[in-house]
Order: sequence, then C-alpha cells, then structure tokens
Amino acid sequence: MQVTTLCLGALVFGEATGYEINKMFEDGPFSHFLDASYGSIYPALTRLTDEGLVTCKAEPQEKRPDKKVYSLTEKGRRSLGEALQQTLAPDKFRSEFLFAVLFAHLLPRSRVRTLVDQRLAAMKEKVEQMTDPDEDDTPGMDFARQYGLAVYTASIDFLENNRHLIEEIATEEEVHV
Amino acid sequence: MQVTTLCLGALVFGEATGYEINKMFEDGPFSHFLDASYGSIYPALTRLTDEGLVTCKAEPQEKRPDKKVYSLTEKGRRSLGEALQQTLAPDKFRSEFLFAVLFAHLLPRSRVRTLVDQRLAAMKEKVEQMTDPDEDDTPGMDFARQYGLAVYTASIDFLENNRHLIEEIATEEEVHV
DNA sequence: TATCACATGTAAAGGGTTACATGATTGC
DNA sequence: GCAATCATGTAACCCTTTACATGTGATA
Repeated sequence: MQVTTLCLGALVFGEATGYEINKMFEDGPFSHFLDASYGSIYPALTRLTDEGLVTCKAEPQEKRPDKKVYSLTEKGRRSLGEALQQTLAPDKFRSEFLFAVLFAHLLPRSRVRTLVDQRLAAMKEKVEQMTDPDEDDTPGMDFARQYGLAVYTASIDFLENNRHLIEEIATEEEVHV
Repeated sequence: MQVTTLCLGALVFGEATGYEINKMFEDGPFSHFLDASYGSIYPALTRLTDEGLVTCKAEPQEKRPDKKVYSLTEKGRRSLGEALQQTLAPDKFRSEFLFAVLFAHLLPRSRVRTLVDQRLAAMKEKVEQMTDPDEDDTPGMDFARQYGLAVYTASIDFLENNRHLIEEIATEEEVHV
C-alpha cells in the first residue's frame, strides 16, 4: 500500500491540502503507525488528480503560494474501498533499540542504561500524547489510539520490570565490542 | 543503520554465510524487529569485505556453489561498537491494519471481523514461536524475545477485549467506502 | 532576531525489495 | 513428482529521504 492510497484515506476525513495531509502523518491520526513526507505526498496528489481519484481546487492566496485543496471523488472512494478489501500487508516493525539490546553483554553498563532511559522517556511522552482523545476523532481513530496506548503501556511496564536483566549483563564501564 | 551494520551484528554470534545471515532475518533472532533480504545482504558482505570489516573464506563444495563463510575482524567489531554508541533511530512501525481500522465505520462488518481474526491468528502464532527460549540464546536475545512476548500478549488482549468497538461501528453488510 | 507555522514543489541520491538466473539433494 | 533446503549473486524497479528553492507573518 503506497502513499497514494494513504492520501485517499486522509481525504476520507474531508478535503485537505498537501500541507495538511503531511501533518496527519507528522502529528495527526496517522503519526503512530504510518509515515510519508512532502517528497512523496505532493507527487502522489498529482498522480491521483491525473487519474481522477481526487479533484483539486486552487484557492488563491496573497503573499503565499495558492492553496490547493484536494477532495475525494466517487472513483477515489471506490478505489480506497477496493484497496481495503485486498490482503493487507502484515505490520512492519523495525527497532534499532532491540538490535542494540542483543549486544548488551558487550556494551558498557552506562550505555545500556542510557538506551533504556531514553526509550522509556520517549514512550512515556507518546503515552501522554495519546491519552486524551480528540473530540473530533472518529471511532476508528479512537480504537487505534487506545490500541497504541495498550501496547506502549505494556512496553513501559516490561522495560521497567526487566531492565535489570540487560543492565546486569552489561560490562562494567568499558567498551568490549 | 543499514544492512552492513546489521550484518556486522549477525557475525558477532559467530561466523556465518550470507545464506545463514538471511535466515537470521527470516526466522532467527532478528526476525521480529528487523528485515533484510539476499538483495541487500550479499552486496553488504561484499562491501564489508572490501573495507576490511569482515573476512571471507571460501569453502569449496561439490555440486553447490562454494560456501563463503564470513567472520568479523577486529576492525569490524570496533565499527559495530561505534555504531551502537551513536544515536539510534527511533522504532519504526507501519501497520496497514490500523490504517484500515480508521475506516471501520465505512467497511462491511464481515470485513472488519476477518481483519481482526487474521490479525489475532498471526499474533498468536508469533507468541507461540516466541514462547520457548532457544538454549543457545544470548541474554540479549532472551530479553528481546520476552519483550516481544509482552507486547504481543498486550495486543492480543486488547484486540479480544475491544474488537466489538470497531465491529459495532462497521456497516451491516454493504461496502460504503 | 530568530524560529515556527504556513504553503508548494522538484531533483538527486540512496537504499531496498523483487524477480531473475542456476542447480543439486532430501523428504513427503 | 513436487516442494523445500541449501547456496550465491545481479539488475531493474520502486520508493523515500534529503536537500534545495521561495517567501510571508506571527510569536517568543
């Protein structure tokens, strides 16, 4: 599933500019489990327009580039519907933290501690962000948010209860890798 | 962090062929949080050899291509150590399932049910795979495995307890996207 | 004064996946 | 007989990231 399809999804929530769609990936409802940036979003919107899956109306602005507001067409709606009927790709997860953990026994204890501390801080921040629902969240967004909350909470608990396991096996203070 | 560095990490556990390293990503200790395939592993090993970070001894085999067994050099060990001291990239997570969930209110209930069922089945299989530790796991591998177990278990619990939320909002039996 | 938010877009470079190419042996 | 395992490697394609290019208005 590529950025074009994701943009179609973004537009289900209402018309939006490329700039606003980008924000959905950076801060908004997509930010925790998808990513895309200007470099892929703008070209995607152009392609979608060419294919008639979205329409674009330009709103002239003074002192700024014209705002291009995109909306889903019937064809675009159907196209998204079809994409959601296809077999979805399994989740992809990539963690350099977990990679580093595999070598905990070869890293200085201070480094392992820092790694865990940083991760816990990052995860707690995520939890804070996700804790309060937005009033205009759709039920699906709400579900996704709570799902994320459950997973992050479990991660934090696990790390706090088990960090000693990798900290103990780390080497005193020297690098041994 | 690119595949070259990941290969360095793979070789910390002992010498290996490209084929064996690939298995570490497919089934082995890396499979749950990293990925790489032949198309990136073989070129990586060539580059690492050129740079003196690994050595390669060819073991002639009859009726098969020569086996090329790679081992880490001192320089390679140091290089990995340095990579692990750098700031690590935050986890990346991509989920088409969660994307689809955002549109649950527009999907037929049967589709939402299938999606959840498939996901639960996949996660339960993962849990089964990860439940029994391998005797030659390092402490780091053990930690990563248990971490994964904690996260998957939480995911399963959440899904089982909350699936009704998205199933209820799904549309009766027609596609409405 | 400097950074952030608004606003669009392109191009080069980098990196990875997928498919292709080859071929024997073992187990079902 | 067919699939899976062993075993290496290349190349086209696809996509993304990053940097570049431009400029205003508000906020700290």
